[in-house]
Amino acid sequence: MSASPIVETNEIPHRYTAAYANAVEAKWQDSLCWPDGKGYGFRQPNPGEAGFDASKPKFYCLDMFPYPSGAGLHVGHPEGYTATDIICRYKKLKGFNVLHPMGWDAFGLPAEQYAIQTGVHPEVTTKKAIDNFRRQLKRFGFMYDWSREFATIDPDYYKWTQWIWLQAYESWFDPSVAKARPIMELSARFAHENTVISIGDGQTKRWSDCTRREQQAHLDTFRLAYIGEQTVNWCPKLGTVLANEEIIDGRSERGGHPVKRMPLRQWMFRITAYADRLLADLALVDWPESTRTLQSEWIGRSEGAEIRFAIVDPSGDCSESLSVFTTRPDTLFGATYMVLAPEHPLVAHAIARNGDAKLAQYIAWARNRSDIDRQQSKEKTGCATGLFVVNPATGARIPVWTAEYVLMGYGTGAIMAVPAHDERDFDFARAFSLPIVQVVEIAGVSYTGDAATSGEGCAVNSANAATISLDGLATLEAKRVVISWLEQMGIGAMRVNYRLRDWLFSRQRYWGEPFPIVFDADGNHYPVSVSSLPLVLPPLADYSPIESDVPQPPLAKAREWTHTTAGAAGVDPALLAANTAVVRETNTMPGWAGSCWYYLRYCSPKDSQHFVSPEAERYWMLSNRAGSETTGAPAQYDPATCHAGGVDLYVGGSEHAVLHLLYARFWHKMLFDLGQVSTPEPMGKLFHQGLITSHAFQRADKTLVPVDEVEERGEGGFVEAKTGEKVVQIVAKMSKSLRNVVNPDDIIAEYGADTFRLYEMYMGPLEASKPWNTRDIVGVFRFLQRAWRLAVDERTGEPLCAAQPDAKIEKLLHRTIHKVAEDIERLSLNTAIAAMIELINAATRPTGMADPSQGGMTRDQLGRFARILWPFAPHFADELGVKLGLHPQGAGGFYASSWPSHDAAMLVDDEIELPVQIQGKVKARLMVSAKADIAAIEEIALSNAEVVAALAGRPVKKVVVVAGRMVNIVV
RNA sequence: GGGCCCGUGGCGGAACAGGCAGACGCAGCGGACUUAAAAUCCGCAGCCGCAAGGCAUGUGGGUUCGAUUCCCACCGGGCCCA
Repeated sequence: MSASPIVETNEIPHRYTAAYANAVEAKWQDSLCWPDGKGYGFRQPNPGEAGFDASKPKFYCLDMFPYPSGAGLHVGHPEGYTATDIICRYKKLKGFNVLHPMGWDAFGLPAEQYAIQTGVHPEVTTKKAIDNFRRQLKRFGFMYDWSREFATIDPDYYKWTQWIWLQAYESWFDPSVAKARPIMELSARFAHENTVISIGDGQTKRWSDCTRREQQAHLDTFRLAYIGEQTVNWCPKLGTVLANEEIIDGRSERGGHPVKRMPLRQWMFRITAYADRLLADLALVDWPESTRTLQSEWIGRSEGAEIRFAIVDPSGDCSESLSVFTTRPDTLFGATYMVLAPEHPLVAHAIARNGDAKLAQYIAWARNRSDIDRQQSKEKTGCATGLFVVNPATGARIPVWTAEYVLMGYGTGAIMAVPAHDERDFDFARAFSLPIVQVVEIAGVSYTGDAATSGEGCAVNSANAATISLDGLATLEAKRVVISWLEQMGIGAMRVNYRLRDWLFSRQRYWGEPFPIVFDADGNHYPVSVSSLPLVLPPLADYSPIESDVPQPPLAKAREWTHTTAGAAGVDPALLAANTAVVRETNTMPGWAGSCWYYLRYCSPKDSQHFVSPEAERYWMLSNRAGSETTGAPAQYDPATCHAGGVDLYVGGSEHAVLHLLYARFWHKMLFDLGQVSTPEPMGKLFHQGLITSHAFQRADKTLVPVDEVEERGEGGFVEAKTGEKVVQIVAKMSKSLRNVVNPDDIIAEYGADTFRLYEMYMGPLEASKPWNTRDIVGVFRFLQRAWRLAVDERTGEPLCAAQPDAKIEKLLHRTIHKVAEDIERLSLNTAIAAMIELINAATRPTGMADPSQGGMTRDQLGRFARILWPFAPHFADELGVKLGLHPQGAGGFYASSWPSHDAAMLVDDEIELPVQIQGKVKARLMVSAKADIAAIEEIALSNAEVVAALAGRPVKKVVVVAGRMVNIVV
């Protein structure tokens, strides 16, 4: 009889169709709702809680915090999430306690913009977006511990964001031990030693003689979170500061309104204090090399010298020397002029002194140009200041210029220009006819005077009669000599400079964490005490920015909130009397704040006493260096045995390679210094998933055509439907305008979540950027259908198991188990899936087979297959488990199961096929015993008839035998 | 301009430590089953060639018995810095 009589689809009720998959998935997902109906998913207990198994090793796996946009998930989100879900399920089967949480980075601009337009509180729109994201994520069947979910906008969470900020506010960086310490210790020391401190304008005072405000101002120069002045791009019309990228030609990108560059007092983080540690500790983490390089370039450590140039004829109140930082102090003899940033205070002095209208005009123009424009500008602009300094090496009187290409933010905001050996200085010198003197001879590069020569070489023209000669010295040695000479002369010293600037932490926005700080009438600031946290964001009637020349954040509108008393605000009465009138800080924290420490909160999200419970933090964050394979957390961090970083695997896009990851590392190091966390680094291992792109079409003139305006003609040719013009298929980012955005909900409806998961993982390597191709999905869907048909009778739903294991299938199963495990460990999920497809293809029963119980796999074999498939397609595997009678419906499926073992003996063959090459080209294949030694293989190969024929009597010069691999005969 | 990464069939990709290039999937072709189709199953399939054979991992060199893999130069694409 035939196994497949002709039947209508509805007569095959147990075929794995999209509808069947969706029904199965819904059933398993519903079964994971908690009895109280308030939650969903698997719970991973903490140490000390019921159900916690201390004998197991731990694995903390984290996805980057999503920002829940109103548009919902796109296909890029589940790529990383599916990968981590697979690893976590695998680790779970391997016997780990697995922490895999999810939550929401929910403060931010889009909700605020929407609120401005509609007046709807951002909390309302944000929560709606969160609900939608959560619904979509659940539909993928991700094994998150939803009991740990939180959002950055939850007052219970941002209470601790505010608390951490206060920790930084109350701390300083002690360079003698290179770590943060409480600022109380510093003020106690000043009081005890009655230190002489600078109170500005060159005046000094003893600590005890200082006013409270003077003392505080001095302490502020040490705080890790401090109030400082920084030039910002203020757009009065939009009522907000703008990032450099948001400004085009001095006007806002949005609306084209004028933008003023102005100094603004705002909260900063002294991240530069940690520059060295942030750089050095990159060596301790298992991160992509490219990301570590990016961070180290961002920090931008450079060694050089600070040199002070005496100002000729200094006028009254301006300082007597001009300091510069240079990485090439060896070229001092070639410094023929100086250049100041337009914002440099000396420039203002020069204007005040000389009343130079041209200079004033130049400054006014330059300071409104963005740093990016100023650097990119091809045409050199500048203006002489009328000041002169003395080059201490040559004794020459050299002019001081100002030019936009020098930035106030780098070094001292002033440079010594060495036009012979710096391209920009050279162009500038040419443009303004300034002298150019060669001082370095570079081997193999002749100096002609027509262009700058840069690089290391040998010093020339670098001697003065009296005190110093560098002539003939190699650059490195010349630097050393000149620095020691500078030190001797008291006009300079070796210095390390960083590109990294302090972190501007204030935003003139509404939808962010309020700063727990108030100001008295004199402008002194006072912290809100911890017991009064969280400082809750007040609702506003109108969220629009305040149009003003003086920056005023939207929170300034909440007058009854901002104007309060010290007591009502919760300021410690010991600091300020309770009835004192105070004004709250109206800036809010930037979007980065909440994502700087969320990985810590997941360890104990409900703790009301601590930002993270110490025991939970130690358990999940601290591990021995080999990984987390050892059970139980070490008692404390020991650099000799412990891993520097906490989270065992952190997966997210490389767009966060610098800022988010640098900021989080900085906060973590502060908390580590203050004894609040037990590891020096937050993320031990980092992985960036690639971008999922899409297709678009390109006309001959390189313009793009949306996907739905193109038709396929003939074999692989595409034409634009409207015009018939030939277009080519290219890879492009998904975008609304190209109409190539894929919505995961649609794909799931058509194939089910398990197929979606498999497809995204099967597309290619996780780290690669790869194009979505809906047409290819059917491949993995067919794989699941074939596996289902192999194990389940499609008409009856009964299991279809072979009575006896087939030896070849058993061997292949062992190999597949081994390969899938190995591939998951190295995040090669596409090849793991390919291996499972091969297994199922090998075991598939031809339709025509008379007895359906023949061939295929036994119940035991199918059970093992189901368990290795479970991480990838959990609903399918769990349902298969029910069919096979391995577990009842709804009891968590394979969650509490284990990874199947494999027999190492099954991985090797007795006899192997060996290719024989002659001159590197395969001419024959032999079957030889796997144990055959090299001499035996050589003999077999040379006596093989095919080989002899191919040699055609030519004498053999050499035979290369690689045991188990190949033979190469050289003639 | 500098730095880093990537170029493999019609397409996505595999080859993990220098050793059989193209696993697995899509698309394609042939066959079985079917009145027919779909579905399924069995095959074929880098290119040129009837074949023997030759050519093939962006291009050109180099190292090596042997190179997709290592080195150099160039071309093309991407990311970052300037």
